[in-house]
Amino acid sequence: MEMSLEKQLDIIKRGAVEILPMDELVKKLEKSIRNNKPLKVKLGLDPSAPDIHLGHTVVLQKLKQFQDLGHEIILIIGDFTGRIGDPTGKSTTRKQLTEEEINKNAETYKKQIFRILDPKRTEVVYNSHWLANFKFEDVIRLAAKTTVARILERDDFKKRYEDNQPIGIHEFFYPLMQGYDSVELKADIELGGTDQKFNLLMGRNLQKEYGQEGQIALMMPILEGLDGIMKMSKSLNNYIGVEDSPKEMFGKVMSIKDELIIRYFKLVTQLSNEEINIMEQEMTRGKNPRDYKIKLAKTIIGQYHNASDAIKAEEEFINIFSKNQMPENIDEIELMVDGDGNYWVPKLLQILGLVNSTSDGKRVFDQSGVKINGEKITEVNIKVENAMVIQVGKRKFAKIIIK
RNA sequence: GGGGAGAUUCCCGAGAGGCUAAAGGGGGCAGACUGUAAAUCUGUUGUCUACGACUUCGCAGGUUCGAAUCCUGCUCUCCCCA
Repeated sequence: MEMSLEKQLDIIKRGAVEILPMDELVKKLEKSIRNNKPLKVKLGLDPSAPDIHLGHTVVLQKLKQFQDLGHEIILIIGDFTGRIGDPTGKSTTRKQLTEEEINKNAETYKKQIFRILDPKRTEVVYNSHWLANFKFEDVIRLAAKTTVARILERDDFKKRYEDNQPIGIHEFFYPLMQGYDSVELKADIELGGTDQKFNLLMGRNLQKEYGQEGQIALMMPILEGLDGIMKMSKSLNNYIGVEDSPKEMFGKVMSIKDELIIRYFKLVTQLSNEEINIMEQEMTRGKNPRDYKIKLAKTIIGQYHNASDAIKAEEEFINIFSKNQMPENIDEIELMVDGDGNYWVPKLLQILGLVNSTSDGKRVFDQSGVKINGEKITEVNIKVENAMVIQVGKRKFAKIIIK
């Protein structure tokens, strides 16, 4: 199981933005090989947003690699921090989660994470186990291990401070709590995105304060979302979830900007660097990026679903967007028809859930974005018929079932 | 404890008594085009029983024929001094 130092380093380094400090990682690995003792690799998870998306998988893939190298993987569910609520930015305090919600989220998390990691060899722990027992005295002792100036070095604190945005005192405790997790677990390595640098190093410092060997901080890049600018996140709605349907995944991948294709290949697939380089060269030589995007979509769907789903998704995509046909499976919506079955289209669209309001529906209609059975309509009042397919824009469909 | 500044629509940000459902940008949606739900261009972007009506500028009152704009109180945020 144990690979040579060189090989391990090769795998560990791949894709990582920064490893701090590198020489200590080498030492830890040497020791691990010598004593045949796996390293403890830690990753913290926030239980408030239980939908894992490709952005998270960048780090998870790395964790998987450690796992395959025979090291010990520990996932920390940050239920304690989640219970307190983290008011990031603005005045919108994040709602506090109940124990029940957290447990539910944690279960969802595990299910999704185990699409990547091996459940049998992954330890999952909750940080409330130790943090919930902290006395005020313990809190003070922990807080005394750092200074305000140091905390304000953290990027987002610094920005908010400079932009005159509010920062709650309790927010200062987040890095401390996360860092303490490392102390509790005696972690050897902690993974995170580059935005976690401060927190990871805080863990290292705290471990030393508590007389332990400091952990290694390994940072992976932050994946941009579908817009290509902001980081992928659920709240920005620019994400591809690992539980998205093949159809959704396909469409979403096709909507990324062409410039992002290679980066996605590198960060969220297991294709070799050689393969990726070849594609990059072919594109610069003028090959259609669309075809590589299709390959990317199929690769991703293959990872989270399977190859035949990927092919189906591709066919459907081509039918709808290239050939302008209707999809095979359209959501059927039951409609209680009163009287003669005549409807004002904006209202109908709203009832069917294709638009948010009748005003919205009117706008879409005015911009000739409504089709019935594939034909653009120009009449605002229509008579509904059973099995009629109403379409808004290119991708919203509903089949009416009259009750 | 004292003194200043501020809160505007999904977000950022103009507006300083009627011409304001509120400039501009971002985002969203639709259309055109296309090699893609890329890029580009155009339109649109409070709600409704829809050529009209109703509700929105932190919250609650008040002045006025008329308030996002003026007054009072409250809530929240930031800065400076101590």
